[in-house]
Amino acid sequence: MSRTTTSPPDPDRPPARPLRADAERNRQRIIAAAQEVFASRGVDVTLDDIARHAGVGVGTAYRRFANREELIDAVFEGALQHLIALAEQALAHEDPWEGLVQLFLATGQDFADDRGLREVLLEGTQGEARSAIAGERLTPAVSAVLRRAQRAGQLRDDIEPTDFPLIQLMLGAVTRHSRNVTSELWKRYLTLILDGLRHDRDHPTPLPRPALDQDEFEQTLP
Amino acid sequence: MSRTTTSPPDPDRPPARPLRADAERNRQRIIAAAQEVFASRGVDVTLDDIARHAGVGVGTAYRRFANREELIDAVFEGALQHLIALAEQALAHEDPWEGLVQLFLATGQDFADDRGLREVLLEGTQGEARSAIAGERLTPAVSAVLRRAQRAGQLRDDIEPTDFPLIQLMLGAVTRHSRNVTSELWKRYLTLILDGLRHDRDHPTPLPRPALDQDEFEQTLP
DNA sequence: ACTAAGCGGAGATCCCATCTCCACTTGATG
DNA sequence: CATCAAGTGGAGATGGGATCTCCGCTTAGT
Repeated sequence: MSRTTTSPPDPDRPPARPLRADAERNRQRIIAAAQEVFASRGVDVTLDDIARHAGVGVGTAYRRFANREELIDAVFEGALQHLIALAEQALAHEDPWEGLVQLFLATGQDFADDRGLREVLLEGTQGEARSAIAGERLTPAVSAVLRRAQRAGQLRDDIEPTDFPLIQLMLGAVTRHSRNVTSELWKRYLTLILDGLRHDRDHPTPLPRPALDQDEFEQTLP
Repeated sequence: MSRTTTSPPDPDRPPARPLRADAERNRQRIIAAAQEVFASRGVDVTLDDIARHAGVGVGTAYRRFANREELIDAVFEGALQHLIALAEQALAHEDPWEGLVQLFLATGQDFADDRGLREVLLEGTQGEARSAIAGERLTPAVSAVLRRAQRAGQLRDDIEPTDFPLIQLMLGAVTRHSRNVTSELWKRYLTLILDGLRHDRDHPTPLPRPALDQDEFEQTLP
């Protein structure tokens, strides 16, 4: 990671004078547009699409962001910080298990709302190094939440930190597949998985949203 | 579905004389090659790739299969029948719960081994109608296995037939993401989910293969 | 009012998958 | 064995779609 919103010192290229006011305004518009387009259609959209959505010419987009990578970094830095904040909030919850559930729910919601975020942080589609770095920044906070719930005897002991992103990946697969029909279906499977994660339980926790019926299931396909 | 290996009566087109021996041999070679290529690289490969892998010219491939759809049908009919057979075997298992576990494991293995099968039957990527039809043929057998385990009080009551493919979809996401590093990781999450599916349990079932460590996790990304 | 910075977007350039075409080879048949 | 319809290979035509450039025009800044 480098090249975030505020450019780091870069010895070889000229001092980079500040942008003209309108240019800076356009830059922000492009980032905002990219955020929206990535969220709904994934990071694999053309810069032309983003430019059109931002109401600027393609040339402008290419002048500001030589490649899509820079744009992706600029867009997802905020989302990553939000995820870290969620983990810290979870740790502050008085009940360790409830905090963990909160974390799964809130993080899951972020991923459910943003296809680009899933692709970049979970699926690693073309995300390469980025997801690794994001993972490194997230792991400490997430680990703390998990370990606390384990120490409280609520979370099974054989869960490891890397299970967290993989569970989110599974939930993301449900979302990707069903978002057009029922946007909440992933919560059903999260409830199921949480019942698997508890250290012990007498009876199943009721599942939300009684599954897809056969017709709905077929609608998820195209 | 139509146009499987043995072509059904098709009133409008000429009686379709039998292929010459070498042509028929090539046809089979192409199907076999497609099976392998779909399994390892997904159905979204070019006919050129398949032809090369089969050791025939592109022209030959296009002469036999006007579009990739026909080829996909020819290739996956067998896999679908295998899945149905698995469900029937599961139903024959003496213990309903063990039968269910068998079904999840055996089906999961089929999907883990064949990326094309996942794409066509689970992800519905370009699979459109095909997955719906496959679903219709699979649902009865799967439902029977689920209901039997529910009647035995072993499977929680709020599970529905459509949960089955969605759970497989989740496991498929794990496989897709981790196959290069650990091909068995999906079983870990299946165990976890099965612990969520049990009607009641005192303690967690030990999870196989102690998760990815951080290094391995990072390797799953590219 | 002047000028450097920025803009738009048509179109040049690339890349890649699909599919055709025809000179050549081969299996079937008498 | 001779004949020829059936089949073959694979170079290249076609089309589509993404990336990125270029330059005449507009605008912010002083």
